Amino acid sequence: MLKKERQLLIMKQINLHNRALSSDLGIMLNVSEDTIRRDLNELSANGKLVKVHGGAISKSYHFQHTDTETYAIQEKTRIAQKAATLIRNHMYIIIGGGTTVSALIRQIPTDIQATFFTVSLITALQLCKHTKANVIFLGGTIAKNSQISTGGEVISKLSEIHADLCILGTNGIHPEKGITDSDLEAVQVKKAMIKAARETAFMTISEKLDSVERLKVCNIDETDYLITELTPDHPMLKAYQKDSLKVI
Amino acid sequence: MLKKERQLLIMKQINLHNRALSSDLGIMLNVSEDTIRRDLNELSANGKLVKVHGGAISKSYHFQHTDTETYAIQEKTRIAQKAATLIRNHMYIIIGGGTTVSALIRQIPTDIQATFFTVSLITALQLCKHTKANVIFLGGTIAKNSQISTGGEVISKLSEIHADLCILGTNGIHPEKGITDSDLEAVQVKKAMIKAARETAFMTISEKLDSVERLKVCNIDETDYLITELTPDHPMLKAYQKDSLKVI
DNA sequence: ATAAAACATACAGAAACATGCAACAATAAA
DNA sequence: TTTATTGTTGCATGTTTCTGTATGTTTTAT
Repeated sequence: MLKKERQLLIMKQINLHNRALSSDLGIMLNVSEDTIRRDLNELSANGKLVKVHGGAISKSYHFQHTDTETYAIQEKTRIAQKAATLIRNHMYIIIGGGTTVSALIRQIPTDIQATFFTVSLITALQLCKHTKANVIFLGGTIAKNSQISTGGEVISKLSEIHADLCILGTNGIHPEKGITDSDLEAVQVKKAMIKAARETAFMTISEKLDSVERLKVCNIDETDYLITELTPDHPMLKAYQKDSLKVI
Repeated sequence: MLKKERQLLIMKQINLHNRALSSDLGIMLNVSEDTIRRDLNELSANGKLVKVHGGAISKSYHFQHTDTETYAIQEKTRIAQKAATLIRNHMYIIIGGGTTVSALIRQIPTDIQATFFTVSLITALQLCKHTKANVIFLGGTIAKNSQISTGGEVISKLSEIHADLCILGTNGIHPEKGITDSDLEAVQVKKAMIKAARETAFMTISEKLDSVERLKVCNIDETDYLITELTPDHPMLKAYQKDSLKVI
């Protein structure tokens, strides 16, 4: 049996069943498991499959999120770096959706041992890379535009959760008008998310500061952290500097 | 024996069997392995075959399985076209995940007015394109590899649903051993999905017919439709032709 | 917390490899 | 015909690749 031939058979197995165990492949191809492991490493290095503990899975099963076209990606990455410091092992975290949250997840170490609750399909998919994390999706009716789950089901499930931290992106934020949004369903879910966590962190690019949308999510004094790409002492953030709010 | 003649015989072997060992060729053509090696290098340089350690393989064989993204895409599209005819407006449909289901969703008209229940993040995302559809995601703990939600929560939610149709892809299917899979959590969810629907349709590429995985999902007679890329009267499908099962 | 499985690494023998060289044959030029 | 040239082949050589095993570590599951 040629090595290449063996690797083609492994690929066929992966493509057919989406997954394969090293032990099974070893028996099937009549070689040692170490040889299979070497093959899998090689195929993985060539991007033909994704290696996992015990075997390999199909690459098409793996979702990769491209960040190239994200608006203000540099600012959002800066925000994400700061926000990531709030997340520590063994925490229970409620996390939202959107491009800023997406940037945040990329900054979270992939070996984090935390429990994440989310209603965002994209967020959940991204968190699949974090092998040691516990990812819980709160089901419900999927809102097509925002790709998040909504409805009474979600709200009631959230009411049963007592998380350490809730991290959300924002659409509008204003010193007096508070956090605002334009999507009714999203607002209802966000309210429930905030209520379900001990502390809440909002991330926003400075461009959104002092802007107001139609629907209110919560007041500024109901939030605990505000994270922007600016340094905390920046003049634009002065109006948000209150005792109850930590500007990062 | 002329060199040219020998190389033609080598090519014949490669085209016939997709592979050949240097040692075999040496014995067969009664020349030293070094000569064979020189021939293979020459043929490889001319792009007639792909030289590998120990021999050579056919060029077509070489590229056939490297394209992981689109494995058997034609077959799967054909299956999807047939499966899509089962889906009609106002139906309640439980739908799984995987590449075949993904192909199916692409064949479903985007203005379908049906209600879809799913546990697959990718499936839910894809269904967001169907503006008039009602997409319900059944939440739970997300299994990292398969990117579906699992756990008691999902099972219990499914038990409350009475859908018209359940559509799933398969990993293993066998006339006696039934539908089988390799992932325990996925199996539990699939069982519940089948139970929650009046009828069940399984999609599979013919390559998977008669294959068996470790864990059983259900018997063949518990399913209502079997959809492959073959015509229903194909010999490979004979063993699956039972009164209770419509082969499409 | 513990045991089992999977893992990475290093090593060794075997097989396959490239290279240079000599022998030989076929061909071309003298 | 003889000689020179070229091409092919087998063999000796040292090198590389492949694979199984042994070792200790990491990861997973219980």
